[in-house]
Amino acid sequence: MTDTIPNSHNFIAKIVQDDLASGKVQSVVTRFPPEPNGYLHVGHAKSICLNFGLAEQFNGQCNLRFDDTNPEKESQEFIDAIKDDITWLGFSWSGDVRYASDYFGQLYEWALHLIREGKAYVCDLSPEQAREYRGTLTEAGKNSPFRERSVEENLALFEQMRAGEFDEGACVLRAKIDMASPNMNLRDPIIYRIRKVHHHQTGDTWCIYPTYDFTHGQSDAIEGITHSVCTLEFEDHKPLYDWFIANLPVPAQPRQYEFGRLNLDYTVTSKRKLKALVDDQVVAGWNDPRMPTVAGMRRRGFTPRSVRNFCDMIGVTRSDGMVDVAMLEHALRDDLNKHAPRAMCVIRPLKVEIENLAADHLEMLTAEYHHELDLGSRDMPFTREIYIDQDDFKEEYSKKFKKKFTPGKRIRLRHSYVIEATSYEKDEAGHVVLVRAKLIEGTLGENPADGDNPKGVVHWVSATHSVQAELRLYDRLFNHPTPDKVDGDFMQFVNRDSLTVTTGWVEPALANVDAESNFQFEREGYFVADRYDHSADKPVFNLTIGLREDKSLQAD
RNA sequence: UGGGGUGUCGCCAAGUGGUAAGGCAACGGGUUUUGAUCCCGUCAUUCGUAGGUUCGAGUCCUACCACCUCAGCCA
Repeated sequence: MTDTIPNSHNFIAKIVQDDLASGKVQSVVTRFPPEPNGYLHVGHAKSICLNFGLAEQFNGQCNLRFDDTNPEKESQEFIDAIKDDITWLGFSWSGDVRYASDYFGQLYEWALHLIREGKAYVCDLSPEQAREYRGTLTEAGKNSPFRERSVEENLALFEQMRAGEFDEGACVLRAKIDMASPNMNLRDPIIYRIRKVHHHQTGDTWCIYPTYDFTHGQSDAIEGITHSVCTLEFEDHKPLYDWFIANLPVPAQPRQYEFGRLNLDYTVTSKRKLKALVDDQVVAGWNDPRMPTVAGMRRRGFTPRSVRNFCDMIGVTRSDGMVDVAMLEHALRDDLNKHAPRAMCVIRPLKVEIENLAADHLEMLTAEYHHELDLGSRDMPFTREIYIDQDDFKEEYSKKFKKKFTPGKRIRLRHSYVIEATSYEKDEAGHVVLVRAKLIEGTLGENPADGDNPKGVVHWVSATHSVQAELRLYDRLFNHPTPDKVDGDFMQFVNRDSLTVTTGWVEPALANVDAESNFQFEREGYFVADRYDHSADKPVFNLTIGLREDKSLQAD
C-alpha cells in the first residue's frame, strides 16, 4: 500500500523492536481475537491495524482467532462479516482462521491438570451466593464451602459436569487462588461453566465451556503468540493470565500488553448502543453509512487506506483520550483528495440558457478525471441548456460573492467555456428559475480575448444530456460530542437530520461506474457509488464527506 | 473508602536530567479553470497541583488532586 503514514508513535512497536533486538523473541507473532457476537467498528479497526500492522512491520505473523467461548451469543454470520472487514482493510491473517474452540480439548485437559494439582475445584454456590462470597472492592471475599473438596471428588464432579449430568448453573469449576486478593480476578475465578447450547463450531460436543480468562492466554501459548495485545480494561486480568501460564504445562510464555482503546467524539461504539440504533431503526442496519462500523464506513465511502492512516495518526498509548472526529475526517479527505477521480454533479439545479448556441447544439468536451494523476478522462456533453447550482448565481454582485455568477458578469464553466449572464427570470415566489447567458467564443482552455477574465469557476452538467442520480446526503449521527457520557438516554442526542435523500444531475459517464467507486463531485464533496444499490439504471451515490469550506464565507 | 492505570496546547502525541517535535483544529497571507488541494506564517517561558533534590527537572523524590478501570457462570 502506498503513501501510508508510518507508525510514528506506538509504544508496543518499540517493545517488539527491543524484544527482537535483544533476542527475547525470534519473530513477532500477534493475533486479532474478536468474539463473533457483533460487527467490527472503528475501535476494532485500531486493534486490527495494531496487531496486523506489527506483523507487517516486523515481518512476523498475525493470526485471526475467534474467541468463541460463549456460543449463545455468537454466530457464523458475525464470523463471515468480521473476515470480510479485515480483508477489506487490506490485511491477511496467517494460515487458517483459528478458533478458541479448536482448543477446547486441550483446555479441558489443562482443567484436569489444575484439579489434580489441587488448584481448581468444583463449586456448587449459586450465582447469587457466589457474588456474596466474592466480597467487594474494599472487603475481602470468603472461601467457598466447596473449596476444600478432594481431588478425587473434584475429578468426579467435573466429569459429571462434562457428561451433562448437571443443570446449567448448578455448579462451576473455579481456580483456587486467593479470595482475599485486592484484585477481584484472583478471587477464585470461574474457569468452566455449564452451557447446554449448540456451538457454531463444535456443535454439541460440549456442554461445558471455558471462560475467557481460562481460554485466552492458553490459546496464545498454543499459537506461539509473542505479544498478546489487548485494551486497558484487561490489565487487571494480566495477573490471572500469568497465573495460568505459570501453573499449566503450556508450550510457550506469551506476554500481554495493553493499550488505550479508541474513543471518538460524536460517536458511540458500544455493542449495546450500536445494536439499539439498529433495533430502533434509527439507522437502516449495521452497515448503514452513518454507523461507525467497518461495514458502515465502507459503505459511506471510506477507503481502507484512510482508515489505516487514521490509526497511524492517532498512535498507540496507554492513555485513554477522546479523539476529535476531525482527525478521522482529515484522514478521509486527505486520501480521497489524493486518489479520487473528479467529476461533476449538480444538486440544486438552476437552468442556464446559452442564447448564442443553437437549440440542438451538442459538443463533446473532454476532461481529465484528476489534475495530477493519470486516471484517464471522460467526455462531457455541452449543450445550449445546462444546470448550475442555484447557490452559484446571485442577483446582486457583492465582494463576498465575487466568484459567483451575477448579471453582467462572467463565470468559467469548469472544463468548458466562459459565459456571461445577460438576464434572468423569477417565479411568483421570487426564486430565480432561469438565467440567460452568452458564451464567450474562444474561451475553451483560454481566457477571453478582451481580457475580461472571470473571477470564479462553477460546476455544471448538461440539462438535456445529464443523468439523474439518487443522492444520499449524510451528516453526523449525533449532535453531542459525548452522547454516551452524559446523563440520560444517549438516543436523545441522535441527529434526526443525519440523512437527506435527494436527486442530483450527474455527468452521463457516472451512471456506468462500478459500485464502491469514490469520486469527488467538484465543489460539492466526496461521493461513493453505493455498494448495494447503485446501478447504471438507477445510479445511487452516498455523500462520504463534504469538501472543507472557507469559514469566512459561511456567515450570512 | 481496596487494587490497577492515566495526567505535556482545544484534540491526538513526541520527549527517558540539559533548557517543550509533529499531526488535527484554529487564525493570518499567497497560488489556483474546484472559495478544494497546494504553499508560507502564527499558535505551550510551560508540562495536573504543591513542595523537595540538582548548576540544571516535563523527565528524579514526596505529598496531594483529577479522571479512567475492576465486584458477569460476558469478552
